[in-house]
Amino acid sequence: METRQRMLTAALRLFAERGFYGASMDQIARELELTKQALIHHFGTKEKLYGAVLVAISERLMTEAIQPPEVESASAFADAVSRIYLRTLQHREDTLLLMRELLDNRRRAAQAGTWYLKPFLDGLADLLRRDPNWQEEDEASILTHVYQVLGAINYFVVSTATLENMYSVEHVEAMQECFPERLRKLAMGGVET
Amino acid sequence: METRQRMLTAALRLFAERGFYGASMDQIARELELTKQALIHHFGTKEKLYGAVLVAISERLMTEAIQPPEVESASAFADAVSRIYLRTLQHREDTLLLMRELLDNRRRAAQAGTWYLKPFLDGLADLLRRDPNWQEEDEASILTHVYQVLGAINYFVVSTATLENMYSVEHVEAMQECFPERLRKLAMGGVET
DNA sequence: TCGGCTCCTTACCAAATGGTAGGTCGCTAT
DNA sequence: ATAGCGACCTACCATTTGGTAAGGAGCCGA
Repeated sequence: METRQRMLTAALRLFAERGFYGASMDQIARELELTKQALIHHFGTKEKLYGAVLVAISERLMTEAIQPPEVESASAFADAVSRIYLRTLQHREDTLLLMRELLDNRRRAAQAGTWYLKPFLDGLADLLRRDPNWQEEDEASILTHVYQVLGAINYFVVSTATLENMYSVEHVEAMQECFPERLRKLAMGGVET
Repeated sequence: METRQRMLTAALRLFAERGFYGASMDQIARELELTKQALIHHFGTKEKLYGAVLVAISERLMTEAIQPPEVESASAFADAVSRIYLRTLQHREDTLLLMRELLDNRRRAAQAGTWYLKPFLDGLADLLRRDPNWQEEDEASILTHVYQVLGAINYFVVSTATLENMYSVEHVEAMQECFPERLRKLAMGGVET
C-alpha cells in the first residue's frame, strides 16, 4: 500500500518539472520501475492521478502552513510569512506545481483544485487584519498586500534555477541569505504613507 | 509577409494559455485557418516557432519596459515599477508565457531564452542603486528587493483568473484598483529600521 | 514563355500518447 | 482445496503528435 505513495511522489516530481502535458504516464511509471498500467490500476486516469497529487499538496499545505496564529503579536503576519517562506523553499516541487496550476486555471476554471488555497489566503488575511497598523485598511488592501507578499515568495522560489543560470550559484545563495530579512520588511512595510 | 506576424500572435496565445506541450502545431494552425505545414514552412520546427515567440516577447520588453531612467528622482525605482505593472497588465499573455519559461527553465537551462531578461533586471537594479536610501545596501539586497517586487507583480497578474474564480470578479477589480498604491509602498518600503 | 521563387497544400509516416482487455501471481477467508 | 481479490503484467488499439516529401498556384524578372 506504500506503492501508492511512491507513485504520488514520482508523479509530483515529473508534473512539477515538466507540466501536465509534458509528463507522460510512461515516464512516471518508468521512474518507479513499473508499467503505466500499474498507475492506471491505482488511479484510473492521468487526470485523476494529477488530481490526487494536487490533493496531497493541498493537504500538506493545510496541515503545515497555516498553524494557529500562535501568540497574538504585532508581527504575527510577518512571522507567518517567514515560516511560509521557509516551508515554500523546502517544498519547491509543490510550489512549482501549484504555480503551473495557476497558469492553467483559465482552462480548468470551474474545477476543484485551487480552491484549496482559499482558506490559506483567508487565514493570512485574518492575521493581517488583526495587526493594529492595518485596522483601518479595507478588505481589498489587505488581500492585495497578502497576495503581493506571497507573490514575492513564490516567484523567487520558482526562479532560483533560472537565476542561477543568469547570474551564478553564489549570487543566488547570497540572495537566498538576505531574502528573509528583506521579505520581513516587505511584509511589515506599507502602512506609513 | 504579414502571415508570419499572425502566426506569432496565434502561437503566443496558445503557448501562453496551454504551455509548450499543451499546444499543438495543428491547433495553432487551425486558429489561423491554415495547415500546420504552413507553420513548419515559416519556422522549421515547433521549437523554433516557440523560440521566435520568445524573441518577440523579449523585444517588446526591451523597447517598452526599460526606457531610460528619465528624470533623476528619489522615486525613480518606484516610478519604473509602476510603469512595469501597467505594462505587465496589458501584456498578460507575454507574462504568462514568460512565467512558464521560468518553470521550464530547469530543463531548457543551457539554452538562450531567459537571458533576455537579464538587462531588464540589471536596469532596474541600477535604478534602485541610485536611490539615496539604498546607497549602502549590498548587491544581493538590491537584486533581492527588485526580484521581490517583480514577483509581486507577475504573480498577481498571472493569478487574476484564479482569483476571480476563488472570490469574485468584483473582488479582483477592487484588488486591481488598490494594487498600484500598495505596490508603490512595497517598492519604496524596507529601508528604515 | 519559361525558370525559379515564395507560400501553402495534400498525402504520408514513425513515434508516442492515454487507455482497454485479459490474464498471471500471491494472499486470505471460507 | 478453492473462490475471490488486489496488484501488476503483456498485448493491443485508436488517436494525436511533430515532421518529411512532393507538388501546385501565383508572381516576377529575363
